[in-house]
Amino acid sequence: MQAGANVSGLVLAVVEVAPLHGYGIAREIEKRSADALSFGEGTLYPVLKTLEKSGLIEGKWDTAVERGPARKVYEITHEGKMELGRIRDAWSEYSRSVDLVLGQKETHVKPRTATSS
Amino acid sequence: MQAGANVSGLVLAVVEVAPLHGYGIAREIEKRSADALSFGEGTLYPVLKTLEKSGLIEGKWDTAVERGPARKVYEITHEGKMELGRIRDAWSEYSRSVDLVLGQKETHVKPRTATSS
DNA sequence: ATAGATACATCGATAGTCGATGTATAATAG
DNA sequence: CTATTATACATCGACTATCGATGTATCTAT
Repeated sequence: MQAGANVSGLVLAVVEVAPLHGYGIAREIEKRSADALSFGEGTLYPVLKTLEKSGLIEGKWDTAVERGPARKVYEITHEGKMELGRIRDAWSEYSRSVDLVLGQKETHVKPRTATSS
Repeated sequence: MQAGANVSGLVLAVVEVAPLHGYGIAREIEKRSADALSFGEGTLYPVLKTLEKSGLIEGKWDTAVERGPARKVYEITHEGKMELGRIRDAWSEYSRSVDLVLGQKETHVKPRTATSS
């Protein structure tokens, strides 16, 4: 079956734009998805380790941080960009296929009643 | 995070159209998705059991079958239809959200020019 | 006979995610 | 001065979904 984008893809997509630290990556994903996508730190940090071990991102401790706890900033590698491309393609096909089977009729627009607002 | 459609949703969507037996459901999903979605029988049959135990589908042995091995035909229940609706909605939002995060190649917010419209 | 499609089912392994817990720093509230 | 909240890292056990292999059985075609 091999599902969709998973957390790895989302992380790669975020760090593709600019290097960022773990906590910030999680916040950015929530922000971009209007809080529809979020996950705990028990998911995030293991994923970051795996991605780094696979050579898709590179992390280094931010020495310039003055306020608050230390940050580890992750940068996407060339390999990571290639992989992100594959993930985007796979997601695209998967998403389209699920729509086909699920019969994703256009999400019926809720008729707006004249109440309130 | 709670991902997208999963096998349960696909199965429900197929039996929503017409009652069908397990093996046929698997073939139908492959057909509808042009072979992009498929899964082994080690996934299929446990899912059918779970769906039945949850009251979302109802299975009975096909007595009218004359050729080949016995078939167990599954029909969607009222509960199943309701659940399928929720699954479609959830998939719709999930899919849209992943697109937002993943497809973020250009993040540039368009500066609003004073001349628009 | 043998292979392949149909059709059911179970079992152990694995991978992805969740929830809880722990450490530490800094700012703000009481 | 203490408690709480936000930031920021990390690990651990548990659970669930899915995969791959295996098994039984029927029927058709070679």
